[in-house]
Amino acid sequence: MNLEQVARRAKVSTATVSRVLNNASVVKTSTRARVLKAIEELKYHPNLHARNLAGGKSRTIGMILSNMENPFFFDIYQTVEKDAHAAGFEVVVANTNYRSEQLVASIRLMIGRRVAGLAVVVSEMDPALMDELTDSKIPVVFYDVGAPRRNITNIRVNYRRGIDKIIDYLYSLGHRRLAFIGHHATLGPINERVKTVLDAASRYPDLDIRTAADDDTLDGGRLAARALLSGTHPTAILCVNDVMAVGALRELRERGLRVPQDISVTGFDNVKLAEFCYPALTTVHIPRDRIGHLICESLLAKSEHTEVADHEMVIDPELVLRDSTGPAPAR
Amino acid sequence: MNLEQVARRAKVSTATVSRVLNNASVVKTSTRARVLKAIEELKYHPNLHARNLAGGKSRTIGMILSNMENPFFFDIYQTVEKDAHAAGFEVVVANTNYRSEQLVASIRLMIGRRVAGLAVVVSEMDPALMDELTDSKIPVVFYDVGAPRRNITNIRVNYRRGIDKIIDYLYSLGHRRLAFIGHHATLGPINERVKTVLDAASRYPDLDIRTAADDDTLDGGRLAARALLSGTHPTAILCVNDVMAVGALRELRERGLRVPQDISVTGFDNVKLAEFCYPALTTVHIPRDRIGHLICESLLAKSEHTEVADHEMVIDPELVLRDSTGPAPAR
DNA sequence: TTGAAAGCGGTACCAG
DNA sequence: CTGGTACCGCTTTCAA
Repeated sequence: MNLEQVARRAKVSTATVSRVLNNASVVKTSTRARVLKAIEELKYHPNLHARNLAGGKSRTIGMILSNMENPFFFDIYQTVEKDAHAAGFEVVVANTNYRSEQLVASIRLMIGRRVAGLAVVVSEMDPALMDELTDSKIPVVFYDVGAPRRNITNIRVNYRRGIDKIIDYLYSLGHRRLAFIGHHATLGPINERVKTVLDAASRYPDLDIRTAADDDTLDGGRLAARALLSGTHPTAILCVNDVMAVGALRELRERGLRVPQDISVTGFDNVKLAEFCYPALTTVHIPRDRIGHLICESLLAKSEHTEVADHEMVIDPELVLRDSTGPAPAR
Repeated sequence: MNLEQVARRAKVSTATVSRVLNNASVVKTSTRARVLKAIEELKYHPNLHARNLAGGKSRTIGMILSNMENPFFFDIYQTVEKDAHAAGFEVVVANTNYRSEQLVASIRLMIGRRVAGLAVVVSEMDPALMDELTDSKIPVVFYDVGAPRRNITNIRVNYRRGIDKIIDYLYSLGHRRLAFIGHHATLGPINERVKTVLDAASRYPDLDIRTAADDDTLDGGRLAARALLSGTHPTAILCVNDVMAVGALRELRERGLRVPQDISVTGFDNVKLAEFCYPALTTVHIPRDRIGHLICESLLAKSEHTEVADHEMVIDPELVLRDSTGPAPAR
């Protein structure tokens, strides 16, 4: 089923059919009606590949995420998609699961699709890939990773500030033995995240801090907590995100450790689940909707050739106090 | 950057470049090397649209879901994608958020993309759309909705059995005043789901049951529970899925109602979160991985023209007992 | 307002 | 083993 068949049935040329499909206003009303009727009768659906090929431009923006299962990433995706739809764009996503080979494959795929713009929201990033992307001429926005370059906008959160706030707060509650739960990610900002935490903690000479890492999942959080609990346990556990914190919560519960009486726990991101788990998590709010808006705005502007400074935007996160933290237990 | 430029640089024809791209074994090693080098140097990425157009076949399968945010849908997506990748296919997803206009748009989009197969895992379904799909000649698999047709496989779960198990169990614990929390979805199996529940409950003449509905989210579950709690409250709340159950749990907690001492709660699906929330949910296990495998298997088989009976597969779910249910409180 | 025809970037068949 | 070339389905001048 193609343009030509529709054209034949409506007794017009393919050019005219194409015009009504793209509602060029030049078509005479009666002609348009005939074409529409033919399309309807033939149940014709234009081939988007052909359309893209001929048109040169793509109307779809790509998005690559480290872990869509984690609401942090998913929320960003949701708002990007909503904004994109509002602007008449489609969104196609790819999940890397923190695997850099998957990142490579996804980026190649997106370039192959000639997307109108690409949002890269991942923790793993290879400089060589950056080049590949830059050379592709595709408008790109990074979240969290990489440095600003030509044609690339960078949005990031000031993690250090967030971590500082958590640690200050915990310290003020009397906690001196801390632990940090991260997730596996050999490259990029996660290790950097660990470093950030260690660094932030080192501001207090009498603060002790250990770390553990596992998958970025509920189970991963649980396992990491388990690893941390052998021997004398910390009085507070900082988690790299809310999902892992909920996982940790379960391990503590099953060991009979009360939160926050026996041990405090903090999350990061402030996803919806942080309010619904028990106890509700003290966490740091990362405005995912704002990040999503920024991403979309930047991408759409670029794809329309509207000039936009390729600046780096940095977001300052806020502490959210709930029920998973309390005074350090007396020893 | 296109085939021709690569061909020119490698001093071969576009046909040859195409051959090495698709590793046709006929190319002489030295020639292949030259081409590969040119590709590398030019950072050439084949245009997938052109490839699809020329090749006619698509190597990507489409997937339409009602609510990717709900792990039930997401888990199915994950396993489909894994299987698809293993078979060399890409997956492109679309989220309808239970909006049937969005379903229409998504289906059109998938047809336009000429996907090699389409998995439709939604609660809302319009018969007219089914025709549109059927006419498109695209291999389709439905989960849960619609009836078997030519070219369409149907996978479904025997909800009635699952509900029966829950109600029997609750009844045996002495519960007589029940409530059911569903989610908004005017069309299709959700209302059908409500009917199923009412029907199952009617087997016990002394069983009283009320219903409430809201969005399929944590907040929705909470709101629905709130609506149910005015006046004399039920002794047990059945939820249409685990996510809404976790939402309900929160409302109960904030009202000072203990689960399961004061009130029992059940979920459905048995997503990971059901184990990690507090208290852990009694629920019904729906094997999402199996569903995902079936979907992919069926789609790939069809797209390879391997003959596969378009049968309807039905899955029998099992009850999973955890901590959110207990004996009905004495009055 | 409409039609003819030249691409868009590949694939695949036919010769050589 | 390699090159020439006719499409794939649609958009977009250019003329009429």
